[in-house]
Amino acid sequence: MPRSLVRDSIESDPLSSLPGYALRRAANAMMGDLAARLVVTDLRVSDATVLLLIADREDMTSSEIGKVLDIQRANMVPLLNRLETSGLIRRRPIDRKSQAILLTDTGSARLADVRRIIAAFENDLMARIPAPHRPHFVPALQALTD
Amino acid sequence: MPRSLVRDSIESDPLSSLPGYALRRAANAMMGDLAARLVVTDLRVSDATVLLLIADREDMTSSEIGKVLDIQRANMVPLLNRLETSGLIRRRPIDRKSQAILLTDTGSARLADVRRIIAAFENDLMARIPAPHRPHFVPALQALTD
DNA sequence: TATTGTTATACTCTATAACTATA
DNA sequence: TATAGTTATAGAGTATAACAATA
Repeated sequence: MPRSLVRDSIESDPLSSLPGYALRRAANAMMGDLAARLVVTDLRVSDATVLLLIADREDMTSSEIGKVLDIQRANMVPLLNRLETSGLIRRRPIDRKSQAILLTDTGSARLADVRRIIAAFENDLMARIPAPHRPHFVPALQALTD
Repeated sequence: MPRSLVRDSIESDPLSSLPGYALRRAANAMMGDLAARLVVTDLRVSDATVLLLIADREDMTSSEIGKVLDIQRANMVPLLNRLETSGLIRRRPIDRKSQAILLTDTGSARLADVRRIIAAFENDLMARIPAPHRPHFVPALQALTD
């Protein structure tokens, strides 16, 4: 790499070599991309994530979904209400306190679209990473999340 | 890796092997960590980033800072007002339209604290990544940001 | 004409505290 | 006592449109 290119990249963004900063920038860029791709499904990234999580399950409560996805109980309420209003999920009582969150048929159909979009997104994402770095990417990220 | 561990990790978070999801989770966790470390400086992550960027420069305008950091012009206004009110930056007219954003002495002193905290943060972050993955981390992220 | 700085506004995401009802 | 679901609310971050003044 020519010295001038190093200088240019340093001058255009002197923080880009900081791991935390690079991580934030990459995540923002990729989530912006994903959100744009999901517009056609009328779903937000968190919505799509919930649908993916409850697929093929009939036993997850709102609290459990929140624990897995790092979304607080209180913030699950508007999210699930939105999905229920859209007819994508329904609630089935487990006891008089808890409810299972289930996909409706409409939800399953929408999930099929989501799966296609996510697959293309994940594929494009990995394709942007130079091959030698690729196998290290997800393991490194997982190590940061615990 | 024993099959039971694979099953456990899949059951506890079946999405963790998706690169985009892993990226989002890692970035959220790390930025939460950094924000907590910066509490003692009374700065937000974006505030600290701006201070780092304008250090040793006397020529950056609000618009230019925003372009580098991916913060829109309109959103720079409250950010810089906050830093100015705290006495960390000041504005020097370049012409009758543009102003350079400069660190004050107070800002330089605060930046020294920020640098120490960021250095420890970046160090701890990289330390959490297993050594074989470590050199691939920042290059992979940079490839995603363009 | 394009750009700088700004105002106003709205939406999303996230965080906390508190309440009710039930396990 | 602890947990599930909820309400209300506030703080951040982000996005758009529009405006005046100046390059």
